[in-house]
Amino acid sequence: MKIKGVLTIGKLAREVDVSVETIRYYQRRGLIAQPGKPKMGGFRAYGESDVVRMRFIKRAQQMGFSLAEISELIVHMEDTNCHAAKTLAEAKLKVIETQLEELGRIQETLKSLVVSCRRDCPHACPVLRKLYGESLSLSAASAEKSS
Amino acid sequence: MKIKGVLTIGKLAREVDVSVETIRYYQRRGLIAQPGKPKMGGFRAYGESDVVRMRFIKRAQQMGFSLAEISELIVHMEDTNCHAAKTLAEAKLKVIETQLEELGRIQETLKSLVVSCRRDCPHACPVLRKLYGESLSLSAASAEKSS
DNA sequence: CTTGACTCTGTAGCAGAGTACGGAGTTTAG
DNA sequence: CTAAACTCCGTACTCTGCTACAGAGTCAAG
Repeated sequence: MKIKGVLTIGKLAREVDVSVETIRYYQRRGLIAQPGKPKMGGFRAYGESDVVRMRFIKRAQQMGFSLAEISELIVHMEDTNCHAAKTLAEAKLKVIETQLEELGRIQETLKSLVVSCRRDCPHACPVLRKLYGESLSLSAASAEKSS
Repeated sequence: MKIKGVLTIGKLAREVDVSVETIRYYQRRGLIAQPGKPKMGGFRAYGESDVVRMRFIKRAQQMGFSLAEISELIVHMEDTNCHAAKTLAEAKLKVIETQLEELGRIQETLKSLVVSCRRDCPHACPVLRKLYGESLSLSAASAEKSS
């Protein structure tokens, strides 16, 4: 049990593998609470719940949620009904799926670019030529614009 | 025959579907040249090559290249050997492939989150619970950190 | 010839997610 | 006890890719 119930901000940072500045930044954004300053000197004390909250934020970020969206999630954390959270997750899933499709197309195009340059191309690299000229799966229809 | 050999910046912008400001921004970044100001009054004149260059930039952006990388590509455009361009394209392809993998994993996780919330969940939404707690495909092994 | 649309130029701002820094005060290891 | 390491706090800066604006000049239609 590494976490002894009381952490300084630096230890919390190390525990969850972010910088101290990032934690303060999240505090400024209201994503995590700033512990009260102990009346009798010393540093602000963080605990288990802060670790959990930070991990929640990191996990949600990995899922593609922005900090603004994570705020939303946090707001709805106490809801007796989880409609809001589900809606957010569904929306995010759709975004991710769209991105997957786009990236897949880009991947195909890039692959074709790279293989078109198998050997040393003495002049005018096909990679650049293909990015430069028309065609290339993307815009196969904008070729002839003669003046 | 839209392109008549001479365009103003506004017409170029419309032709390639970006804003005038974007073109100027690219000029500032050195991605496209700024035509000389005609000695005898008038506006700077753009031509076919600017249209081509702008389309190149847009296409490269769609492929996931940043403006900095596109500068690189442009620098190597005159190379007699296209090693540099190919290397850039390969690197980008790798990045895209990594992103595809990551997004795929995220998609799976999000899907499982969403379906876990099929019905109205009276208290404590499973979506949030799962983002909150450990496990969940991502970090199934970070639970027990005994000191 | 006037009016409205456009261009030119420089500078400033936005969004998102931090990062950096300066000058305190505090804590802790040696 | 002292020096290093850390915290606190506010403000300012970074990066990327634009976008906005002000105050000129210029051009084209009616």
